[in-house]
Amino acid sequence: MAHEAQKAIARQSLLLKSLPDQHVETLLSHAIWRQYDRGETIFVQEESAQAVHVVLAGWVKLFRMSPTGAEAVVSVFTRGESFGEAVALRNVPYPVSAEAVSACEVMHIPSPVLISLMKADPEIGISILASTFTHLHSLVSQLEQLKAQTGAQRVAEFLLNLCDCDEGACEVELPYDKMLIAGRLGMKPESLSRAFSRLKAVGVKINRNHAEISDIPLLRDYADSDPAENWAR
Amino acid sequence: MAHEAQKAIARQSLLLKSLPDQHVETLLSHAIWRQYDRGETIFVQEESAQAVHVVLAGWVKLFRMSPTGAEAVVSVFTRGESFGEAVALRNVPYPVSAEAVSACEVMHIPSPVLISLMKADPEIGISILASTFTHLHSLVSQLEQLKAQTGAQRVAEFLLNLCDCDEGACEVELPYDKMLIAGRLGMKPESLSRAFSRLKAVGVKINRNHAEISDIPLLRDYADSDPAENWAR
DNA sequence: GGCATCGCTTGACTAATGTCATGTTCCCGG
DNA sequence: CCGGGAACATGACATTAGTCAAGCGATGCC
Repeated sequence: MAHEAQKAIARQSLLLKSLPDQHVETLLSHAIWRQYDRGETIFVQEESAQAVHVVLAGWVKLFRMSPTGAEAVVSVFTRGESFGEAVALRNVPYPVSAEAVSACEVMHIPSPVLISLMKADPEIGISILASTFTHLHSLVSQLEQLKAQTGAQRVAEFLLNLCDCDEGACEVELPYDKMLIAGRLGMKPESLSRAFSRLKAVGVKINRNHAEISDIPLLRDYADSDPAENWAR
Repeated sequence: MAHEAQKAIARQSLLLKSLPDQHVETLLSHAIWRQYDRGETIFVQEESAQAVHVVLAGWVKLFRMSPTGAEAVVSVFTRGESFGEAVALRNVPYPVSAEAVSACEVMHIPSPVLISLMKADPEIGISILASTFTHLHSLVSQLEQLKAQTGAQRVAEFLLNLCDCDEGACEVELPYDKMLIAGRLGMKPESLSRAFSRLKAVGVKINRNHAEISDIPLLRDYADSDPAENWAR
């Protein structure tokens, strides 16, 4: 069953952290705890939703397959993030598939448990809306970026999101492999490679899965600039 | 105040249609009814949300301005559709701006009304999640299309969504002007024009805001085909 | 009626991205 | 330590979309 360490992570998740302890304990005690290997499927598109999922460790991607077999990555989640809220509560089919992209641990809260608790306390509904809103917001941002930025600019944003600080220099680790980063940013691995090359001009060095940013404000400017402007190479 | 005809439309909206009559009446009686001219702003990004909005007539667009001034259209709503649910219930800033793209009528349900009703009946929460899920789903589809289809294919999908039937031929009216369609599909008006030209090869004729589709399954095939495949021009 | 405006189309050109092919590096297992 | 496969990088080329500029046509205003 669940270790205390896992429960601690679950308690800090956006979904649960603002709920009263009592409800949290109820949910934790009814949850299903599972491990997945890299590449393992968590659920597939069109399958009917029966639980809300909370990632405790590792990385999970949500994606959609187009009729031609092209894969579009919708989001990537890690420790403390949850997904499937809006779907699980309505017993409708998942609009996406979910797959473990690294070995990972996921907690599943069966929908009936959540629904009965929600009927008892409407505050739960607000909490679920909070998570759902976060997802909406993230999708809107992605949409904006895809429509208004070049590939290299999206990569720049991605790197900036990995930084803690907002000035000076910074070193970060790429959280998952470049193929997935490319998918997440809506481009091919080749294009990602080239985008990284371009970013050299604005002080970004990539080595393996390690990135050095020499000037964060400069990179910010680049990411938010008009694509037409010229940035010395 | 509100005419009966407007109330009837509101009652059929996704947000309200599955609620008990009693609740619907409460919400309708507390709602604010407003008219907007073409181009008028309904709310702006970062403004704090105080109501859920239901479109009764006309068209409303939600969009985001990037720092450089580029506009990304996130969605376009019309009669019977609602927006702002997840935001209004949490008192957070809107992630997007809203503007009337034609003369239109919008009903605003103040968040406190909705919240107090939600506390009284958790079923309201489920109904709100239903609307929110619809938006999530639509954003996911848009993302998939942007990532996996060419401009012309997205236009094809757009036309197919306007058709009622799924076989034979069909004639439809373009619901709003081409500049907005282009924005909604993530392209420039010039590109939309050219996309329409290409679609001639798969039996689409555009005249003003009137579109003729001679072979719906053919257009479907085109929309879902691999961009690399060749379609005689 | 005439003129200005705006939405839309078209052409020529450029920038960005995908595709295909090739080569390198790294990691893992024998 | 070696070999094979996967991830990644790079070059050459095709396709797609954005940019800039010109022109058409309907609408509306004076």
